[in-house]
Amino acid sequence: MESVAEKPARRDRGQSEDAIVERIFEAVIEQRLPPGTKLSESALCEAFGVGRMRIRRSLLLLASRDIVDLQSNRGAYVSSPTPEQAREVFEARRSIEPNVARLAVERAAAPDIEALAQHLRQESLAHADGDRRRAIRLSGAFHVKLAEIAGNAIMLRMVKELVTRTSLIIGMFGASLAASCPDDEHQNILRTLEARDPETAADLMREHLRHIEAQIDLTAEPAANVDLVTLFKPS
Amino acid sequence: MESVAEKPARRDRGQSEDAIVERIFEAVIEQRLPPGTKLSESALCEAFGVGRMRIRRSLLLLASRDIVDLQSNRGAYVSSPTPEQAREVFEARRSIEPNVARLAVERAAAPDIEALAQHLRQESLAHADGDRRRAIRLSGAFHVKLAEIAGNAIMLRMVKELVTRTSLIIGMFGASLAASCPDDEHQNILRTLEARDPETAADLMREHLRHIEAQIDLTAEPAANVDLVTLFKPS
DNA sequence: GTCGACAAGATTGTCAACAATTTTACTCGA
DNA sequence: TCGAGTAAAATTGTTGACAATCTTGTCGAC
Repeated sequence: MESVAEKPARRDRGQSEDAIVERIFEAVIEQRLPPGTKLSESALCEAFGVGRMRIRRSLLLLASRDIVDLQSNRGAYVSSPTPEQAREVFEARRSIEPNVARLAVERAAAPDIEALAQHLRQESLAHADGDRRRAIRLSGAFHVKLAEIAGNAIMLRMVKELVTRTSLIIGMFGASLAASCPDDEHQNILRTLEARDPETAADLMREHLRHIEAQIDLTAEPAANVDLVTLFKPS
Repeated sequence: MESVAEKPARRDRGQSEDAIVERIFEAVIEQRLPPGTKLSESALCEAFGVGRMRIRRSLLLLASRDIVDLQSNRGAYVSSPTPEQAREVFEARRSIEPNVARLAVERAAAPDIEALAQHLRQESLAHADGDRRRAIRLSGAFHVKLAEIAGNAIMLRMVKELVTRTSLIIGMFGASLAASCPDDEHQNILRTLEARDPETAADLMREHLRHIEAQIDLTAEPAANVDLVTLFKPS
C-alpha cells in the first residue's frame, strides 16, 4: 500500500524527512548534538544531501516535538531544556512509562523477551567497555524497545520524544555518567517480563525513573552553550 | 521563551501556522471536519487568507499529530482512525489522563476549581439546550482544562492531541453523542478536586474513559465532505 | 453497454530567485 | 583601546513559476 512511500532511496544521500528527523533524534540521544547547537540549514543540506525545503520541514517537525528551538530569522538550535521543562519531562515519563511497562509485560511474546535480553547483554557490554556513547544510546533504546513491545504506536511515539528530551536534560544538567541509567534496573524490569508480573514492572519502572531524575542536579548551572548575546547584552 | 513569535497578526487574515493548526483542531473536535474530509491547499489558502507555504506547514504539523493523513501527490485528508488506532488512543488516554487528574487535584488552586465549575455549568447548559456542537466542544475542553490545571505543558499537549483524535473516533464509529461524555461524570471529577482526593479523581477518570470507549461501536461508515471556505471564512 | 486507453484539467511537489533580517567585519572618533 | 555606527556578508523567510503526479472526462473498440 502507499504507506510504503519508502522506496529504497534513489540516492544514498536522498533521505525522507522522517529519516532525517530520526537521525537527528539519534544524534541527540547519543549527545553528539548538545543543547544549544546551531542547526544551520545549509549545513544540514550538505550533511544529508537534500534540498533546503526538506531540511526546513524536518526542522519544523523537530520543533513540534520540542527537540529543536526555532527562532524567527535566527535559525534552529538544539533545545536547551529549562529546569522546569526537565521536571515536566520526568513527570510525564513517570505518568506514562509505568503503564508502558505494564502493557509490555502483558503483551510480550517469547521472541520479544529474548530480543530484550539480547539488548541488555549489549548494554552491559557497552558499560563494561566504558563506551559511554554506546551505553547512552542503548540505555535510551531500552525504554523505546519496551514501548515497542507494549504495542501502542501512540505511546511509542511519546516515549521516543521523552527519551530524546531526557538526553538533552542529562546533557544540560546531569554530569554523572555511569549512574545515568544503571542497567541492573533494566535487568530487573526484564525479569518481571519473564515472570509476567505487570504490577512489579510498573513499580520498578517508576522507581527507575525516580533514580534517574534524582541523579540530575537541576540547580546546576546550564552547562553547555549559552547565548552570550542575551546573557551579556540585556540592555 | 520561543513563544515570542506571537506578535499581533499583521493582518486580520494573516494567521500564524499555530493558529491555523489550532483552528483545525477545534473544527475537528466540533466534528465540523469529519474523518476523510479533503483539505485541499487552495481551499485552505482562501479560507485562512494565507499563502500556500503556511498552509503546507500547518498540514505537516497536523500530520505529525496524526490528525490529518498526508498522502503523497494526492493531498491531505482528515484522518480516519482504524479500530486498532481507536483502541490505542483510548489505551493512551487511560494511561495518561488518570495521572493528569491526580496532578490537577494536587495543584488546583481555588480559582482553578471555580473556573472549572463555571465550565461545567456551561456544559450542562449546552446539554440542556440540545446544542450538540457546543456540547461536544465543551466536553472535550473539560479534559483539556483539567490538563491545564495539572500544570504540565507536555502532558497538556498530549491530552489535546488525544482529545482531538477521540473526536475523530466518535465521528467515525460512535453515533450516540448524548452519552458520549456525560457531564455528571465530569461533575464527580470536579468534586474530587474540591475534596482534594487525588486517588478518587484518578479512579473516576479511568472509569469515565472506559465509559466513553464502551459507547463506541466499531463498525465503520464513510463521511461526507464539507465546504471549507464557508466553514472557515469569517466573512 | 462496458471497459480501457488517452488527453485535458487540476492538484501537489520542487526549485530557484528575491526580500527581509540578522550577524559579522570594518572604520572612525573619543 | 574601546565603543558606536555603518556597510558587507551570511542566513533565513517568502514568493512565484515550473515539473511531476493524480483525477476527470471523453472517445473508441469490443
